[in-house]
Amino acid sequence: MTEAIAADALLDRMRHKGDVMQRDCPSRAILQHLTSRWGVLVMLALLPGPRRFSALRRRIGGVSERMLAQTLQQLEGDGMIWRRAHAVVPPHVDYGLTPLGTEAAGRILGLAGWIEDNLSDILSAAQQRAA
Amino acid sequence: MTEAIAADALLDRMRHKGDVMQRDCPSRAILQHLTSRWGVLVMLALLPGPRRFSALRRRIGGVSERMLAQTLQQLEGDGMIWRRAHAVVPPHVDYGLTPLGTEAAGRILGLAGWIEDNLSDILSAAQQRAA
DNA sequence: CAGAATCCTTTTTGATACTG
DNA sequence: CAGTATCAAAAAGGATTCTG
Repeated sequence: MTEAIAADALLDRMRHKGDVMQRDCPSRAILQHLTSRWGVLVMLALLPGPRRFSALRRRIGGVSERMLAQTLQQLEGDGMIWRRAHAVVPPHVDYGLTPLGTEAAGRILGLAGWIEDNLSDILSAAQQRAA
Repeated sequence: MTEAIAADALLDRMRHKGDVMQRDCPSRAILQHLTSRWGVLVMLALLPGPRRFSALRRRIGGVSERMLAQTLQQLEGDGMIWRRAHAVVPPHVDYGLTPLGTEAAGRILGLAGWIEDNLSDILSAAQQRAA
């Protein structure tokens, strides 16, 4: 485990502060938005670069227009993504990660990527248990 | 950004596979459990070491018994945590991270820790936008 | 095209009470 | 203590329609 040192440091800090564990800590709300069902996928989808609304919708399997719009607004409100609307007809709007959002997306990718990399291990561990 | 290289590698792989983006990919389900409202907090709460049910309940502000039990079962089903029940009265049950769960929790801590570390930046960015 | 608005269905969640 | 059962409330999600 290469990130053991970093984890320990963070862990130590959390042991003393433990903000997220408090029900009304603002960090929990941010975490919540970022880890929401579609929030995670939106962040990942934007990592390669800015995308248009419809491109995001195609890329993220299963999102409805409603949920995508809602999620984008929420993340924009948190300062994780920006939105740029071109005043043309038909409308053209694209979204991208802010510097802050890029950092967050990196961490999300850290988790999502790990899952994908270890999917077979995870699934077999889960299956063993089911037996 | 120190993890730029790792992120690029993962990103590249995702660009070609992009499993999570597919609505029926099993990795999305795992991700979903891990990033669920209480799942994240349970994983973080177990990172320092095994804990009893009631200890977890106290530590995680706002969970109901029901949600905690449900979340624990789900994560246990995914092979992320183990459960050990001592046959005594009154009952004594504790939970801990499996090796797999420990790795996952590390990634989650990566995100949660980043949020806590940058909370003031995040909140001010969000506020600016609201103005 | 990018959404806002509306309506309706499905999940999730929280209290509360009950049990081994 | 560590849950399960039940019920009611709330939130999330989906489908459809409409507009600049």
